[in-house]
Amino acid sequence: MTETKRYYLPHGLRMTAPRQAILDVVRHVCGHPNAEEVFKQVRRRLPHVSLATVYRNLELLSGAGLLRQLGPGAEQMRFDANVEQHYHVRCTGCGRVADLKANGRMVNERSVGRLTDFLVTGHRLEFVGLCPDCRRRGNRS
Amino acid sequence: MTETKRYYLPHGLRMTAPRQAILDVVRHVCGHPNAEEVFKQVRRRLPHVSLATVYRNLELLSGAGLLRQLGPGAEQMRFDANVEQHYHVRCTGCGRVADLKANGRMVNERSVGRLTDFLVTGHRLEFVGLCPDCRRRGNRS
DNA sequence: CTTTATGCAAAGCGTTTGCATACTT
DNA sequence: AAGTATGCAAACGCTTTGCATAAAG
Repeated sequence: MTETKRYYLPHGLRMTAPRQAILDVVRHVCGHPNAEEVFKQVRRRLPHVSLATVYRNLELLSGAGLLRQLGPGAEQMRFDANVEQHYHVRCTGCGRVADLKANGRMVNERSVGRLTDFLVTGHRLEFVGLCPDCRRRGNRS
Repeated sequence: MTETKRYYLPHGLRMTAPRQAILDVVRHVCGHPNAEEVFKQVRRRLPHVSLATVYRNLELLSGAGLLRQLGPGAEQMRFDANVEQHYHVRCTGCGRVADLKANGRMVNERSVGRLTDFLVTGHRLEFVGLCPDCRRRGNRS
């Protein structure tokens, strides 16, 4: 964590030391840190920084487009009685989630828009499994 | 909500009235309800059911394979300094998330396994956008 | 001197758990 | 009797917020 590169923010916002540190940490810690991890790392450089500041800035930096949040932004868990493999469209307005019944058919943002009447603005593809370490350790979960 | 269909559970587990109601609700409420919504609906039939029971059973039914959880199972938010469009592999053992730098190349569970040394067991594809209602209402978010 | 940023502590919210009770087998 | 399920209330973990102070424009 010997970073010096500078980042810039929109209009009135200031690139303060905590902010800079937070950005650096997210940039250089591997495995995409969560807030707690960012906090710990930032503290090694700036021991007085509070967890609230970390949260506020992760939010702000994401809003400014300098970071990206992984996992559905502050979403609660939702449930689906259809346990077959299928995909979803999630509404960023109200959180509603709809099924995508694209049986084998090709799915992409355009086709999903046609199929569902959603105004599709993006998609998220995530693979899941066991990382090399957990594999070795025989972590199940 | 005038459901009568019966569902069955593994070994010693019992299909109680709350359990049955919860399953029915998830089956028939559109938009993939969260726990709170399930709770409200279940209460219309069984007014004495507690929120804890709903949570316990959503968990149990998911474990039994009768439901499926949407959104990263109880995951905390994670952050990524790479704001370009790219995909991820998430470890179900330790929660670690790795980038997938498959620039235009075809990605599928097998290729991701080769690329990352993860033991890939599945994937999740989710489109995001505005549902018809929010679209009409001019919901931004 | 107005705006933006911070620390601290408290509150918030979704979720989980301990415990005593009740229902099944 | 042993195992399973429930309600209630308390606890929990992550995140947000109010407020007073500090720093930057």
